Amino acid sequence: MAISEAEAVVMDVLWREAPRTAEEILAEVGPAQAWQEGTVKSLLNRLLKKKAVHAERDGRRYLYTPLLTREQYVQQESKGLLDRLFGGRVAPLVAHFSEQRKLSKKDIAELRKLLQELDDEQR
Amino acid sequence: MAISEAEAVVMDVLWREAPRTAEEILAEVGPAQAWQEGTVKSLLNRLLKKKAVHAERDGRRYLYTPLLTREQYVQQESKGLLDRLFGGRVAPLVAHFSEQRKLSKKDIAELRKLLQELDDEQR
DNA sequence: CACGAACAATTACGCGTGTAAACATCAAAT
DNA sequence: ATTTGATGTTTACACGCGTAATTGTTCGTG
Repeated sequence: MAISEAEAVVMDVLWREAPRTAEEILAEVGPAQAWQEGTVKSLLNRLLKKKAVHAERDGRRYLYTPLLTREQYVQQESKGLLDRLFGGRVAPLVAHFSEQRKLSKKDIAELRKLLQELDDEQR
Repeated sequence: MAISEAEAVVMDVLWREAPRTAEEILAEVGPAQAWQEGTVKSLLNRLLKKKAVHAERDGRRYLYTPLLTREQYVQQESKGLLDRLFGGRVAPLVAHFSEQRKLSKKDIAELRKLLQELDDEQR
């Protein structure tokens, strides 16, 4: 089962640093999300059920560690979008952003560099 | 309100050709999705409610036309992903696929061409 | 040892979604 | 005019999600 958007917010905290307690997660996410303690606990429990995090008892509380890596998550999400909208091919996606003028100077420079590296690797 | 994945399947049919009747939509989508007539009707009604399609009476049935364009939809979806996962920047996204070896030769060629065109446009 | 504070687990609830059955309508055929 | 077939509309229902209140558990302290 896929992890939801709210759950991803929690994962994000754990990806930045782990292990963490529920309280620490709330502290980091609270301001932006205005969540209650209970909300974070629920999300953590759902993530546990989905095997996306691991919980280790530490005295009276738990320390949570991600099992699903950010790479894996990003992979799933972006592959999904790519397949659904761009026939699984990357170039049309970039072309789309290009048409929308969403490529910054920096993007362009980095893309150029990336292609250069692929080129170097090649020979 | 955003349009859901099942709804997007229906939109896809209409984006390929419109206007269409519910029956035609089912015929095109049925094999792949194994949906019943009622399912398609429900989806069409929800799309109507969301103002994503328009229905025009034609005798005893309706002809459905998309109001939301594919461009708009792709725009929303991909911007969402980009913002959530790559800080809104395109280059990191491409880098991601590159690391995953998901760039085909064709992708690379097309990206190169794209950058070339951006370059030409510049001067 | 009993109690309260700190945590976690369970339960709840409204909403959107996927899927469809049930119901309504209306034109065509008998 | 009545029935029937084609269509659309309404209602349904289980499930995941966002959000949280409620309940359970356990440790430290009086």
